Amino acid sequence: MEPIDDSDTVPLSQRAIAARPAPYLEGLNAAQRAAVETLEGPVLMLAGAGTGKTRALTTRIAHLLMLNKARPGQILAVTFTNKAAREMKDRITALLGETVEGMPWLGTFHSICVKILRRHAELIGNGELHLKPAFTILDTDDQIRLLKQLIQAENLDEKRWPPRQLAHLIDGWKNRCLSPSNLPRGEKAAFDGWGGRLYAAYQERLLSLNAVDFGDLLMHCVTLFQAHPDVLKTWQERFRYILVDEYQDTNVAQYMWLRLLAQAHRNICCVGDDDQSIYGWRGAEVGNILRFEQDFPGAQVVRLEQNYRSTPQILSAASGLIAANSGRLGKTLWTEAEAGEKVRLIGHWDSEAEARWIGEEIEAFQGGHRASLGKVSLDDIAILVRASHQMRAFEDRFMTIGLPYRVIGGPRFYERAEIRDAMAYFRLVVSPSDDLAFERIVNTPKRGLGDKALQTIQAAARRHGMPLLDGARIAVEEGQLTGKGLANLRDFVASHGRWHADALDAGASHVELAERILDESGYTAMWQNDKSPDAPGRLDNLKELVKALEEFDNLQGFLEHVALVMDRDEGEAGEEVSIMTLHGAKGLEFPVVFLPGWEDGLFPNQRAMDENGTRGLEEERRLAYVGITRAERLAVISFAGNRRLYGQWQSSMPSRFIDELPEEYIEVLTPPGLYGGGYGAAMAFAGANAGTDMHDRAAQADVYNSPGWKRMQARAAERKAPARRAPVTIDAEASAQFSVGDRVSHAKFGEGEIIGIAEDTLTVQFAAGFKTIKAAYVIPAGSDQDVPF
DNA sequence: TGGGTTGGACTTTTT
DNA sequence: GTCCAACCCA
Repeated sequence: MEPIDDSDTVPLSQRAIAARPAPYLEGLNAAQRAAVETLEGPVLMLAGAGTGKTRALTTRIAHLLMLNKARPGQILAVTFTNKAAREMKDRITALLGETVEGMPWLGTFHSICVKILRRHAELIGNGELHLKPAFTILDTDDQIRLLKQLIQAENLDEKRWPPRQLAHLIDGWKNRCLSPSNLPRGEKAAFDGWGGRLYAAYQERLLSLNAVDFGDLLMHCVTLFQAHPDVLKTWQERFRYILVDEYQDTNVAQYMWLRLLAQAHRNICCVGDDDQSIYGWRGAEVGNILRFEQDFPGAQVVRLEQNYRSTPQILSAASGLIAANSGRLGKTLWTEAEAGEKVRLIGHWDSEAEARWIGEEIEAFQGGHRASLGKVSLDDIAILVRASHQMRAFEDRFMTIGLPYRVIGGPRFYERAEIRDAMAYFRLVVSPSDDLAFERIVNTPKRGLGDKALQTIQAAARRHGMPLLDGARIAVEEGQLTGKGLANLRDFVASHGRWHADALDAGASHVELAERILDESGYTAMWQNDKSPDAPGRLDNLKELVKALEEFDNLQGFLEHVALVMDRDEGEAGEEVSIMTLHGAKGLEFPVVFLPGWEDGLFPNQRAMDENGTRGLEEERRLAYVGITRAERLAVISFAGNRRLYGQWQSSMPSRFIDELPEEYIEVLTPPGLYGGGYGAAMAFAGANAGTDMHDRAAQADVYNSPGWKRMQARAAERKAPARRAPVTIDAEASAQFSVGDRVSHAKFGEGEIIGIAEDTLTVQFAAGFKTIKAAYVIPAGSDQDVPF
């Protein structure tokens, strides 16, 4: 792998600029330079992991501004996450100094769509109803509650028609810009024939609530552009230059949106890496990046291939793995870094041993016992898991040994119940017609207003064609409620009136108002009286919420911010190991990365493969690629022979991805606690790696005395016959691992053939006649497992 | 109405 | 094994 010769790849026209490089261009490599300086026309920046993509992107924006190609307001730069948007802003500021005004159109797809939609809200609707500029943005929770109501309204059984599933379906449609009216006939019939109808009802309902969900933000924006060419034209003309981050993650709606906006000036620069597309399950279309050159004729493709993050060993291992995928654009990552450590591979008896071992390794790093890497701080270490349930084992273990850790991901700040409750209070105060907010908090804290009371309120509201809050007032006035409920609701309505008046008073402090709302409503008291261990944390969150309010002029502005932008505060609290999912790790890097749980079924994930076949498997492989390429200096892959899943112990095979790692970049470690160790264990792993017969090798080396390993070997031998099988349970009740016709061994009866299976009981034809025995007392014939008695 | 109990689900989750 | 939601009884 030779470094690229600069002079050959920089076009002549740009060498003139190169002669007197602006300071912000210094230090860019040739490819990055090309990506920054190719300003006109469509550009696809294929940026491999760790190749300085963000730097190229931000420098490109700085360059546009420095050359006066566009004013900040004429550049559209879209990202997927608020974090990415923030980082870009910060870096542009750093490049240009304080002199340049902010970039109003640098943000997430969603936040930019909101800005556009607010200006044209009235144009979104169905003739009778249309959106108003102050529309609210519903999150997933609200969405599901709404769908549930609609399903109930059709008298459908929620068991058979789960709201979550419908939400998923609708999201999928919106991701493809399919509104109820242009939904293909076949799709309408989804959800047992009710899909199209419920979707239409849902959109109607959203409109009447003056609300949109996340998917609508994109879809409405595209519809707006398509239906109103004049509106589209003004936006097309405004955005002279368009930049898109993580293009491989765009869905159809985002793609359409970009194409529409880019039509006028055609200056669109998309940055992405097809090998890091891991959000297919959320509607992302790798096809968008693969098709870029066809979609935008005359596109120039710039490949960023010099990696500044990882060692050659890590890069080679990752490259070897991803090579197994088909239909890639193809990149060859290279680096000038020193060879470094091979990627380590280790197997463990079970998930607890795996967690224990990783804990010990981390302590060894801390104690400086891994000298080859120099000093490694806990902040430098990450554990990346496939599924969040894997985190438990590490949390338990690290808690026990007192190793500081932080879990990244998990519920976001604004998804927490207490935050959503508080927000619902604020929402109702700002917009008294927000029925969803009303429903959420009318009985939180408990006011003795249950289903019955709510129905009364709803009936009153419907009778007068008014929002629920007014319905509540009427129900109180007309005395339709009794006892405690009546008194409490009267209080609630009265309090709301005061809060609402205060919210309209520009002179009053909205922070104080927020505090008063939470106090007077009894919401704070509810948590103060709560004895559960997480109550204090929730009160802290509420404090944090109120504190965050200080940065805004009013409640209204704050509400928008929280709906779209507010991240969880990942506060720095000393040195901690990071635990997160592989998805959560995208875009991050750590000197040392542990990748546990590389077992078939878990990773690659069985469901991903079942539901999406090869496509699913390839996405899993890309996830593995993302995982390995997060490591700067050391990656440690591990797997466990047994893992507890849903309370059941399951045994599993090492991941097929392990077989795909190129051997020369892998160092196989011997797990502690395996007798003999050394050569034998290494041979067994090497055998797994090369796909050779582990059984014979292990027998030769005579090191496998541990029952778990024997079971694993037995499975390995078995896999030669029916390809691979899903992990099977090893407990007594697990007759699932046998099928009729299998040969099995029994301690007393010898070898026989299974002629029947009922639950955990097998009927086996032995030489001595047929017997009915528990599955736990036999093993597959020919395996060297110990025969149980 | 509310709280306790039971039944079913359970991969990932940028907005 | 654990979490949430629906259901049932006081």
